[in-house]
Amino acid sequence: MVKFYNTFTKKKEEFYPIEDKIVRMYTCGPTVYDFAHIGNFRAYVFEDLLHRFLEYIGYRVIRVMNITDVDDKTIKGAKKEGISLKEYTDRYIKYFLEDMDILRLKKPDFMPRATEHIKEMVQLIKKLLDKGYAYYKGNSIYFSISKFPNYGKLSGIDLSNVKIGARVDSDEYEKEDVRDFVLWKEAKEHEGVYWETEIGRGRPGWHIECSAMSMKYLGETFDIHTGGVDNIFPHHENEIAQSESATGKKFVNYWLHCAHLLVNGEKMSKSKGNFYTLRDLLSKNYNPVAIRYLLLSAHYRDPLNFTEKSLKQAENTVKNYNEFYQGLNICASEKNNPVIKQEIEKAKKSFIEGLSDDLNISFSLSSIFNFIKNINVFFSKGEFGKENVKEVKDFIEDIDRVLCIIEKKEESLPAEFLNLIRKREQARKNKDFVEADKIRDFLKQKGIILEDTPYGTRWKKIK
RNA sequence: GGCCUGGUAGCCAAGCGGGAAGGCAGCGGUCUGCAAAACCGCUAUUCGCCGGUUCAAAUCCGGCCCAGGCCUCCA
Repeated sequence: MVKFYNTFTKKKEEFYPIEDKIVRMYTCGPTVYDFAHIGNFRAYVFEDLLHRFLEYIGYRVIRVMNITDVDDKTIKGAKKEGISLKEYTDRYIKYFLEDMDILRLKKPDFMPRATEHIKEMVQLIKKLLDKGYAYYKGNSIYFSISKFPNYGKLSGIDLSNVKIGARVDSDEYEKEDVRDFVLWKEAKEHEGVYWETEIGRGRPGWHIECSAMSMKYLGETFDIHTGGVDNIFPHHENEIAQSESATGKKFVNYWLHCAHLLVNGEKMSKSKGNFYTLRDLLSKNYNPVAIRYLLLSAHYRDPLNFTEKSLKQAENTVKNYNEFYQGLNICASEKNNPVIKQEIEKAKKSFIEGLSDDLNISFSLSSIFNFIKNINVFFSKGEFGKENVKEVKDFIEDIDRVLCIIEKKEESLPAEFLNLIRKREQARKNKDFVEADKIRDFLKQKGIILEDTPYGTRWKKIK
């Protein structure tokens, strides 16, 4: 049984999708005006874990991640460089997709761009106008929150506490209620970005794209909607209001939000200059898999404090984990140990148990590390056969469908080095340790570490 | 000011009423020709602080301190 903490009910709930064995899931994606930073990626890694885990336990996941390619920041950025909006956003979309690959993030089934769904947004806004939930002020269109009694339920916000008139755009027309939000923005000549539509000349507000695109690909009611906690209000609150007003149906069954990433204990912000992009870290030679591991290894609803020290720790963990995985091959014994299979079953059960409990990854990881410890005991005692190697490798690869932290190195050595290793083994048999150590030292200088095991000598390259 | 999280060893991090998981780092040992790897042991009489409830609290309640989030665009 899988449980998730649902922001809407503020409780951990058993998870049942609408359609048996199929999960429809929407994850708020990037606004493509710059490189994404690791804070953004924390959310995407969390969503990736959710996606992969649901598939691991047998669900078919249909996932949508939107790309916001029209808003104030993208328009401003394109204008500043004197290029078209499309040219500008295409560039950052490309970078984003590259970053996703580097962090081994699974591609959602759909990554719709807002600018390619103007028609759907217009239809939705029209519906809201027809039903009386939206109104024109000038040529802009607003959603009237007073018409939606449940407004504020997701965020638990008390509307009377929302600061009134905190920000008034000079060219924004008077809204009926300052807390109303914009669905459609009247074209501004200086922006030069607008669409001629039946509801007027303009561009969409931010919130409407997620409602229009999620419902297009997932239906009017779907299972899971995710994002960072900062999306709860007003973004997701507004999505619920406009979607449910338009359809008269429940929009989303489970809302999952991840906490923020801190950098050195502080909020990440441009003014402090304390944010990292993925590229910043890669240029410092950090292992991208370790970045993934670090973002993955803390519970998604707890704030995660990112430091380079913790990243180095993550690198060591990932390295040890992979050395375990890669080092199994050496074993060539025919003697099979039947206990290994039981260990695998035990570990797999705990692994699933942890993640089933609102993605308690720490619990799952501890079961895997305990498993590795147990396997190492059998391995170093020589109670481990060729068949066991396959079983254990298969298991590590199996859970890697969720974790994605193994590195399959198809490394080889030049024949001369392999000959040296054979020569050294012969020397050791002859008790010629001077010669043996000479060869070992030589190879070490070449970046090759030798390890003698009960099954023979194995080698690995220094990173 | 209102609402909401979190504070567990040197660092990261589970546990959320009755034995303080796991990872990283460090030290000692076993194994080894020597190493490496692995394993074993040690490193929190104690879980931000102060009270309270209870036979029993890191876990529940109250107060306080610290950090962070939302209330305005933000993963």
